[in-house]
Formats: sequence, structure tokens, C-alpha cells
Amino acid sequence: MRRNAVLKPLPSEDDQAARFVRQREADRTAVAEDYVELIADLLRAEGEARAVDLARRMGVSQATVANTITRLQRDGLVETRPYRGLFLTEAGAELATRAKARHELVVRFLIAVGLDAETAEADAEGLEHHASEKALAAFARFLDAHNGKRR
Amino acid sequence: MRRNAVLKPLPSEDDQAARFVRQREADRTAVAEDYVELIADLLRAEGEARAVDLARRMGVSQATVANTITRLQRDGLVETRPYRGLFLTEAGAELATRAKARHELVVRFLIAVGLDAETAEADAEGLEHHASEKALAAFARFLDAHNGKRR
DNA sequence: TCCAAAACTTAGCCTAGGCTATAGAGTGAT
DNA sequence: ATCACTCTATAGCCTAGGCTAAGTTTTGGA
Ligand SMILES: [Mn+2]
Ligand SMILES: [Mn+2]
Ligand SMILES: [Mn+2]
Ligand SMILES: [Mn+2]
Repeated sequence: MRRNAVLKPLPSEDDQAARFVRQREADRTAVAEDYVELIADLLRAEGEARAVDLARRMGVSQATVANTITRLQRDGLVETRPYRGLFLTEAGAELATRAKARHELVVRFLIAVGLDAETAEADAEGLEHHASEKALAAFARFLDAHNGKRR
Repeated sequence: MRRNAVLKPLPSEDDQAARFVRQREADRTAVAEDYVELIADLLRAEGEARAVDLARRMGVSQATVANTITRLQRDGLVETRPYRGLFLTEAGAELATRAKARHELVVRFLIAVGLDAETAEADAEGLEHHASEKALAAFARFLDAHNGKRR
């Protein structure tokens, strides 16, 4: 049992800066990912995705949804037909598919490492946006191994 | 092998909204956590934490650091002695300690599930802010079990 | 057919967190 | 003691993402 381990030296300035820069980048894309994922879910489950429902499910005002949708339209992810709901473009649908797969993977991984399903769902909503491709691959490998042993 | 599993129904509006609200809350505290953690690291490793160095290590302009530090001061986490560097208040030091412990836990956990050390460090910088206490507890339990088997 | 309720939009406001450019202050080496 | 260099501060700007309040438009049920 090694107490007083050697103090880990600071990472290089550039390395550390790169990490924070990437983190900020992930934060910037998180809202778009959550919106398109939710729109896809609503289209599947309810047949339509209304801005009002988005607002309720995102825990945000209608005005905020309107603003956000404007940005998503500008970015070519969403189309609107007023009083008829929201729709995803090709790019939007593609992003939604990836977001959902990633979301599900993170949830299953969290459950596999011992988290209860409720908390897994809640935490995944934030964690998903910060797991790199390498991390997701590691999660998937872990799930494979875990299921191999267990199931 | 169960294909075509039953489609998971949407969570209730309130539950889902609560998740997103919590996620936004976590995002708002992330910057403060990263700053105080970095300030503590610099104080330990270099003996002082200068705003200039913060800027370099956060990958951000000096003006941005000045702005952020103003907020952290307003929130009672940081004190400044111009041309002498930054210091943590009681509350700041306490937050830094918790942030660092959490950061280390997340890194060790990611490595334990198969991620390389470099990526673990990078991803932890974002993931740490979205892991609930329950998730952290699960990570710690996993590490214990893992070390029990391995070491 | 009509009209109230629901859905959507718009205006105006705010904070966090970024930026560049420029000015000012302090330090330390000569 | 000076002064160049480093550090800090300030001004002015921007976008994302929130909000409330007050319209406007559409829809569908009576
Ligand atoms: Mn999410
Ligand atoms: Mn999600
Ligand atoms: Mn961080
Ligand atoms: Mn950290």
C-alpha cells in the first residue's frame, strides 16, 4: 500500500488547453443533439413533435424553444411546419440516430457498472455529450465482456 | 436473442424535464469547478497561480480569465492579489478538493474500464461535471471490486 | 360557422462566457 | 534608478441560451 504517491506533475499547457477547448466544443453541440434526439423520439412515439411539447420536456419556455429551433433550422438540422410540428432534415435525422445510439450505450454501460436505471438515465443525459469515440468504444467492449460473462 | 425489443416509452414530461434542468445546472457550475481545481493545482505545483497561466492552461484569452475571476470572486471562491496571483477562499479550497477527488476518481474509473490514460484524462475533464453522487459511488465500488480482483 | 383555446411568434431583457484591442501598473534585471 | 517586459484591467463587441409578457394565427369542437 503506497501512501504519499509521487505528486502527478501538471500536464503541459498545450495539452491541458486542448482538453478544455474540446470540452467547450462538446458543450456547444449538446443542445442540438438533445433537441434532435427528442424530436425523433416524439415523432416515433407520438407521430408528431410540437414545439410546446419540446418546451415541456426540455423544461424550458416556449420562447426558448422557438429561439433554439431557429438556430437548428439555420444549421440545417430541423424544418418547421407551423401548427403541424417539427421535422428533421437528413442531417438532423442522422445526428438524432447517432445521438440516440450513444445515449443508449451510455445508459446500458452505467447500469452494467452498477448504477440504478433511473440515475443512469438522468446522468446519461449529461455524460453522453462528453464521451469521446474512444470512450464509447471502451464502454461497448466492456458491455460485450460483461454480457459474455453474465448472460 | 431478442430482436425487435418493445419500444421504450417516453419518460414522463416532468421526469424528462427534470433531467435536462439538472444537466443545465451542472453545466453552469463546471467552469467554476475547473478554475478552482486548476488554481489549486498551480498553487501546489508552482507555488503561485497567475491569471496569465490560467489563460494558457484553459485555452482562453486573458480577458476571459479576468471576467471569470471577477465572477468567482463575486461568488466567494477566489481572492486576487494583483501581480501576486490568485488564491482560494475557504469555500474555494473546499470546492477544489472535491473537484480534484472527483476528477481523479473518474480518471481511474475510465482507465479501469479499458480507456487509455491520455483519453481518460481528456474525457474526464468533461464527464466529471455530469456524474451524480450515485454514479461516483458506483464508480468507486467498481474500482474496489476491480482492484480486489487484479491487484 | 364561429370563436375560445392552443400553438406559435415577437419584442425586449438578462447572464455566462467567449473575443480583440488597448491602456495601465508593477517588477526585476541591469 | 531605469525601463523593458510582463501582468492586469478595461472597453466594446459577439453568440448561446435563458426569461417574461404580449401579440397573432390556426384549429377544432360546439
Ligand atoms: Mn443529453
Ligand atoms: Mn440524450
Ligand atoms: Mn472539468
Ligand atoms: Mn477537472
